[in-house]
Amino acid sequence: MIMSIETDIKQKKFRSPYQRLALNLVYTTNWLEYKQLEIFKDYDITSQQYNVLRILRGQKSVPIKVSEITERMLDKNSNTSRLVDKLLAKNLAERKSCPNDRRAVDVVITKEGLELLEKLDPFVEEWENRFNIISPEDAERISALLDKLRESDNQ
Amino acid sequence: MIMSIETDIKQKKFRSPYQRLALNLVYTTNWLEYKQLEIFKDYDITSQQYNVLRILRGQKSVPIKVSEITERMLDKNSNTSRLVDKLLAKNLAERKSCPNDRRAVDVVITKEGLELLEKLDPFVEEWENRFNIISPEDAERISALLDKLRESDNQ
DNA sequence: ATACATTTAATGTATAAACATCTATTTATT
DNA sequence: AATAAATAGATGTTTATACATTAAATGTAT
Repeated sequence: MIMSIETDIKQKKFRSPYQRLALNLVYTTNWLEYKQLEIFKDYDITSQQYNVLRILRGQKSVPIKVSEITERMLDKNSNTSRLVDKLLAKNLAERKSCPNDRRAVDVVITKEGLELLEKLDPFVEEWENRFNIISPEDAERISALLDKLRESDNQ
Repeated sequence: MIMSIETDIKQKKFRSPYQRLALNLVYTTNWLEYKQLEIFKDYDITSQQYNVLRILRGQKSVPIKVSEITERMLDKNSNTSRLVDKLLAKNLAERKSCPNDRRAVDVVITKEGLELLEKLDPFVEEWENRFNIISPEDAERISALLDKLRESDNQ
């Protein structure tokens, strides 16, 4: 039995399909992030820290600057410097001084960081499998529409 | 020129259309919420506080209990008690004792609260107009898919 | 009626987010 | 070369969030 956004936030009707979609996007994404949080909290990291770790793993041990991490973050407003601090304290990442620019700081993932991600992988995959009820074509179409939605910013 | 999620988070490729959609949902919703924040900060309220005010206005001066507000919130984890505190401090809402259940607290929006919402209405409408680039049918279809996505929780 | 459990909202506390400011280094200008 | 501007990242501070606990009122079972 499908619980529509109407029943979930107990709002009987919406002004338009657009208002319905707007609220549904915020509500569903909150819900998705909460589900992620439930996975991560057993391993004592936050979604933001996980996001940084994923970016570091994607680098395959090629160092990446703090500013470049920020550019790749899903939440551009997050304080990457402090996030890296947290990862450092847990031995999940390492700071290296950047020889060609002494302002910059290079970051790499540690063995412990990689191991943590490997432990998390099956849970995150399971989380992602929720999306399988959507056809791949629909998934691509929605992605394209979301891209288009953000387009209104760059002109 | 459309900036795809690939360029926005500088990730060249995704494991599947589902991973792409998952990241796009989080990224786009963050972006949408940030745009909202920019509206609200000029009027010194947060998205959460705005959400409560909208719920209160929807009641049309019929008192609503704190627990009922929580049920209608987009973010169910928010501390409604403290949010109402903030609205109270700014004279945007009022607390009333609930005669038939002395544990409960009834909340109503004030004249000042209604006036603030009226001032915000055109900006929020403008924010919502971003969605007009999507056809109403597509908007409804995406909403239905998001509903379906959350379905996996209740069985 | 009493004891126990549940509900409702408030509060305490630790952590994180938002935003501005600061320091060191690099780049650009004159 | 000397000065000004820009950039990278760290830090300070205020506010919000997450989560647990508390206090009072109500519901339920014996």
